[in-house]
Formats: sequence, structure tokens, C-alpha cells
Amino acid sequence: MSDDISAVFAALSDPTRRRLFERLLETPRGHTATELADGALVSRQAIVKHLQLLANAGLALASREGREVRYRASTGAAQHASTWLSVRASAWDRRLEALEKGVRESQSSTPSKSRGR
Amino acid sequence: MSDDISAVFAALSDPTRRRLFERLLETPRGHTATELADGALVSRQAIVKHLQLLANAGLALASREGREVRYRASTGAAQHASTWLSVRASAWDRRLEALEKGVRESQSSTPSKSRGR
DNA sequence: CTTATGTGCAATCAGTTAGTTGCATAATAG
DNA sequence: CTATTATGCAACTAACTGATTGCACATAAG
Repeated sequence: MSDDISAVFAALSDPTRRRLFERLLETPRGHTATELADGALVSRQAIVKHLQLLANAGLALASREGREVRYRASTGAAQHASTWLSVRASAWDRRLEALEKGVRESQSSTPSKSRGR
Repeated sequence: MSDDISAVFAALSDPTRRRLFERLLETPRGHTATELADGALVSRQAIVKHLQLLANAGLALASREGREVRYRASTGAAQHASTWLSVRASAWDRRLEALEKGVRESQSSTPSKSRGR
């Protein structure tokens, strides 16, 4: 799918899902939905849906072991999203710096009309 | 607001909103909703809502200038989200490395009982 | 003043989403 | 084989979301 960054952000926009993702990050071995549902506030079925959504977004991997299904974290998608964000944030910051520099220059050479509002 | 990272991820999970955010990043001067709505596929009102949502998530800032309202990008929230992601991704990667190291050690020094149960 | 333009507010609507419950199926333990 | 336990599937509901439209209000331009 071309636009899977949407899925990553959508997956992480839900606190329950973020919490699940963080729990998966704790153990390389992973967890089953039943395990995760144990002390949780929502039903196992809800957890399963969340895990599937995480897997779909590339934030988790499911693998069957006997009659269990273990979900493990997967960080490629997270790295990707992180980069997406930081690239843009830096671009903006560079742009602001360039602007400030320009303002400073025009202040020393062309002190005519300012009005940067 | 304690949990505004939800808002950031939610804001960026929509392609239209991501597009708007990127347009804001292009110009320090910012844009008005009417401007942004010009060549867009959706109505001005839809754009306004998106911009307000971005502003609410801390990804944009609105400021009134006469009868116009200009929206500019703001990257603090994006940086924050980016860090949230990369911190967790690295934690996971460190954990995997430690695991691999452990496996290697137990293979060479203690080939008896492994079983991390 | 009168007109044009940019914004704000509210109602409405279809589609999505988080969550539930009930039941069926598939491995495993006794 | 039988009982248990872990999943899977489906229907259903309430709330949220992205988008629309119509109209009111405010400010700038003629």
C-alpha cells in the first residue's frame, strides 16, 4: 500500500493502542491477545482488533505458535514515521533561520519599510 | 492537556491534513484557509476545520491579521512525536541486541539448560 | 453608504471506529 | 474421548469524523 503512514499515525493516535504497543516493546518474546486482555479494561476481542490494526500498520507482527498467536513489536514503521516528522520539523526550522538571516540583512542595508506582520 | 500526543498522531493520520501541514511548512508567512481552499478538492469549511485541528494538536498556529486569519506551521509537537517514536524504536532495538548477545553467550558458555520461562 | 470578500457558526449526513456479546472452531491437557 | 483454553467470526451499537450547505457577521474597497 502506498499510503501506510496514515495507518501508522492512526494506529498510534489511540491511547489503548499506544499502551499495547508499549507493552509489546517490553518483551522480545511478545504477548498473546489473551495475555494482554487479562488486566485490561476492555474485552479480549477489542484487544485483538487493536493488535491486528497495529500489525496492519507495520507496528507489530503476529505469529502462530501452536494454538496461540504471539504479537511482537516491529519498529520499522515507527522509525519511518519518526523520520517523516523530524525531516519536516527541521525543514521548517531551517526556513525560519534563513528568514531571520534575511531580515537581519535587510535591516542593515535597507532600513525602509519593515512590517513583518 | 496531559495526552496531547494522541491529538498529534490523530491530526497526522489524515492525508488531507498532512498535505495542509506540508503546505504550511513551505512558507513562514503562512496561509489563510481561503487561500488553501482555492485549488483544493474540499470546501473552505472543511479546510478550516482541518487547520483548527492542526492548531489544536500544536502543529499550527493561527493569528488574525485584519479580517484574515493566517495559519503557520509549528514544529514543537512534531519534534515531540518524532522523539516519542524514535525513543521506543531504539529501546526495542537495544532489547533485541541484548537478547542476541545473551543467546550467543549461552551457546558458548552454558550449553545446558536455557529456557527463559 | 454599498458591495465584495474572508471568516464564523450550526445543522446535517454518511462512513468509520471502538467496543460489546454470543457462538463456532481448533489445539492441548487429563 | 472429554474438558479446557485460545482464537476466530459475525452482528450490532454508540460515538466520532470528514465533509457539506446555508446563513450571519465583520472588515476592506468602491
